[in-house]
Amino acid sequence: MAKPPTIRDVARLSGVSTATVSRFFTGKTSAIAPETIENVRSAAEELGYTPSEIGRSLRLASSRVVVMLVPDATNLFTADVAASVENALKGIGLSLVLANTAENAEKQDGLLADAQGLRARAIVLQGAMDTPRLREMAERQNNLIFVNRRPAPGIVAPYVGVDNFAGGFAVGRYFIEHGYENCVAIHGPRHYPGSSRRLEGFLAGVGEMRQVLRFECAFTMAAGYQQGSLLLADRSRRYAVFCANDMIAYGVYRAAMERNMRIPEDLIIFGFDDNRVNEWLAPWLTTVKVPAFDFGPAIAELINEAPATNDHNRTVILPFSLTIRQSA
Amino acid sequence: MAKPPTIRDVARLSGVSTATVSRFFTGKTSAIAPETIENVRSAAEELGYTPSEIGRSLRLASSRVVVMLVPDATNLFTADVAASVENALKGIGLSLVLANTAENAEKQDGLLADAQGLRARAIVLQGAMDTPRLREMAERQNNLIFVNRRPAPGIVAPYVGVDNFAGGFAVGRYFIEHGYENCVAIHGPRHYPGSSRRLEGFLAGVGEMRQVLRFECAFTMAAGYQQGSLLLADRSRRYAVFCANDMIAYGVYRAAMERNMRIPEDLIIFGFDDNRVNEWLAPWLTTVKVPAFDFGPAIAELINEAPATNDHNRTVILPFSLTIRQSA
DNA sequence: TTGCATAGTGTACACGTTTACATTATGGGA
DNA sequence: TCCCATAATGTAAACGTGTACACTATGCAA
Repeated sequence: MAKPPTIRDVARLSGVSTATVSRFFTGKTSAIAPETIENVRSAAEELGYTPSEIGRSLRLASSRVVVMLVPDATNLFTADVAASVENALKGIGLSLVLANTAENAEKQDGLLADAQGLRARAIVLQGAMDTPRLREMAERQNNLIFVNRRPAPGIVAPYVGVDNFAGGFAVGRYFIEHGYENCVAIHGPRHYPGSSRRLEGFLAGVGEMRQVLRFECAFTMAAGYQQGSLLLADRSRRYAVFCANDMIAYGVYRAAMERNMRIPEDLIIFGFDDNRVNEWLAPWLTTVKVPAFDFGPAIAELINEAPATNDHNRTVILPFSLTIRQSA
Repeated sequence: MAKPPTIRDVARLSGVSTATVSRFFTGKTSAIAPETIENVRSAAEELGYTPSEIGRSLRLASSRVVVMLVPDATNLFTADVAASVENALKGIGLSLVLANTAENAEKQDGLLADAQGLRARAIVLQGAMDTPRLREMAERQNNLIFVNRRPAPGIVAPYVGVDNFAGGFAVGRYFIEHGYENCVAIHGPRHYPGSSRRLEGFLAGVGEMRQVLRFECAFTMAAGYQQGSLLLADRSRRYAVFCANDMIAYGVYRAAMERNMRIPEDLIIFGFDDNRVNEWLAPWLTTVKVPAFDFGPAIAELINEAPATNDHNRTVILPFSLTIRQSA
């Protein structure tokens, strides 16, 4: 693999200085003679020249890369958010580096270091874990953006997400209004603010009158299956289950299917996120719809306007709605 | 945001030269006095220094970024492959930039230019489209890797994927062996080699005896729904449908559900890929299982051994199997 | 003619690294 | 004592780009 041509090669071939070639590729064409423009263009094409983003980044002390850290890239909701972010960033000339923290604090910190090494334009954290390194970075620079899980109290930084409390509350109210008995919450890990807010909202929505069975659970199908199996061991009741996200709900569903239970006759399942496949594969799932594809534009705008504003605490709250399906 | 400390700042604070600091961060610690190591380490920590990957890339004329181009990031199989690749690359110190071509040749070429600008260590193309630019790049450099869709005949480059023909063939045989009548193939776009190989394999598996109804269809749920609705307008027969991938199968499923059809009594659906959610949400779907999470390691190895070998035409064929579910 | 504005282009430096090579200090063998 | 190997460190030159500044040529007004 021959090494790629540089701006100097193009300059030489087109008989101008590197400054002029640079001007051409940075769009300052109004200051170049039309004839020269054509020379440069054809020389570049002949050589197959593409400006080095590395050289450019070094010179400008800023890259065009945005790093996004997610807890679980195989979560369907996360994948859609990532696709949305990638698309929105492309619109403003940025690239997305996707990385998986696997809900592991050490990995997160390592990836934060990597992102810093890349001199990322912005670092988007979905489901951030509160670590000293994270706090330090939030203080030192202002290019952190939090998604869906609010940073710990001490950290101020832009945030994009839904009102988790209100979402949970809406489900709780729905349960009450429809007279569901035997309410169950399979909530996410309690130490994650977003997760506990959903639970708190749900409990508030249900109110004091009804008791709520609670299970704690990772945000995965396998974990949901496990908790669901535990719950459904007792088949004497018709439970109404609120799952902290749809992945958990899928797990509960499988546990129910294995027991030949019908939905909603024998069991009611609610979720959170409303993954895109629900419309096709999960007609039994009523769930809080979060507009996954609105995250990208919101994040892109936060990144774009960042230089202009000094407000490090901007917040975008996206609207949610309840998607009622035949489970209800 | 104060600009980040450089290697010079660390050198100054620890009272050594930049060379020594560099040696520390590139792991050449055996050539440094233990006391000096400690000085550098603490100075770097105090300043919060992280080596600039940009400066490093410039110096070494090679970045640690791998760009992966996918036709549709919201395809569940694609998302799992991407997660797998990201994870495997992390293991060898590389980052993944994910980008979406949306099956659009112009976008693909633009993204190829971006990848070249980033001086990507490797460019992974899932579902590549045959364009002049792609051919040119394949000739000029040898860092292209193709996934799941073989490059056009003229292009030699490493490839990772399954034997699409054999996969389709296995389904065709299964149809015959189980005596399915009214065979249907909803195949992917005919101009994609991977897609047409699946179809050819299926037709070969079914053999001459049975006629096969064919529909051409994009690899999406919506497209599958559309074709499925067309097909199921005629309810007089019990069709056995082979879909070119699972997303299409989901669409057909929805069309069937809207008509209150039962599977497998009224309709048989086969897919391709075996997305992870199938196990949880699609017990009705029998499908060719492709090991999504084996792609990452295979690709990482191809990238890693690339410098060592001159064989630009290495090929990794991953095994598939038929996952039989209650549809069959 | 001179003076001056302007269009077009070039020169040269900085950005943050890595590393070949040079340099110094130290210790051991002759 | 001198020589040399070795350990530890420093010097300096790239890598590819953008841009401030300098410079030349041209046209126009006075």
